[in-house]
Amino acid sequence: MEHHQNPQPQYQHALLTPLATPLQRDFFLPAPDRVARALLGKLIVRILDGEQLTGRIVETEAYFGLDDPAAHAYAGETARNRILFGPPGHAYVYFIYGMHYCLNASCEPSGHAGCVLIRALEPLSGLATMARLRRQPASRPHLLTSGPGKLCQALAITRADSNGSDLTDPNASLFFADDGFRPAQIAVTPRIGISKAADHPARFVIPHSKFLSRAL
DNA sequence: AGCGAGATTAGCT
DNA sequence: GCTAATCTCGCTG
Repeated sequence: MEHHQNPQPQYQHALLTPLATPLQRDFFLPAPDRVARALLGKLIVRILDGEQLTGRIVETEAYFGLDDPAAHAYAGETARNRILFGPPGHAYVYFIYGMHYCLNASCEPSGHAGCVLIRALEPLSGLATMARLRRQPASRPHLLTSGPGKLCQALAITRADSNGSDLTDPNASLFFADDGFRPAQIAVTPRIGISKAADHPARFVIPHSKFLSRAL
C-alpha cells in the first residue's frame, strides 16, 4: 500500500522518528544565545552498537567566546578548546571535576568561539541502555539525562569518542535533528554552576519539563 | 528540601 | 597548587 510512497532515508541510520531531519550547518551560524534558544525541542541522536538512543533537548546555556569570562574560549585558543574556534555545528566535549564530561555545540563562523552547552534532555528511546550506562534502574527516567554530566554518561559521550564530531552528519554516531516539535514556551535564567558573569541570563529551558537539571 | 563534602583529573580563563 | 560549565550520598530539620 504505502511502500511506493516511503522515501529512502538520505542517511545511514534511519531515524526512529521518520519525519526528523538532521540540523544543517547554517542552523549553528547565529550567536550562541539564538542557537541555544533554537536548540530547545531538537533531538540528539546517538548510535551505540547499532542501537539508537535519542533525547529531546529541554535545557541549554549560551557561552560567548572571547567576550565571556565564563567561557572556556575566554583566554584564547588552546589545545583543549580549539574546536570552538573552528566551523560551527561541531561537538566540543570537555572533562570537568575529575569525573564528568559535558557536551557543547559550537556555533558562529570559524574564528568566533561561541558555543551552547547541552544541559538536559528528555529521553525518548534507548532508555534501558541509558540506565545501564548510568548504573541506575530504568524506572526513574527523570534521573537519566537531567544534567550535563548525566546526559553524557547516558549517551556514552567522552572527549576521546566525540570531541570534534560533526553534529550535522547523519552518518555519524552523534548528530542533532529536528522532528518538527516546537516548545510552547521558553524561559530564560542565569547560568548554573559558574562564578564569573553568573548573573547574565543565558540559560534557556522548556518550563515545567520534568527533565531539567534544576527546576526554575 | 536543602546543605556540605568527597570523588578525581586537566588546565591554568 | 588551586580551580572547575558536576553528581551522589549522607546529614539535618
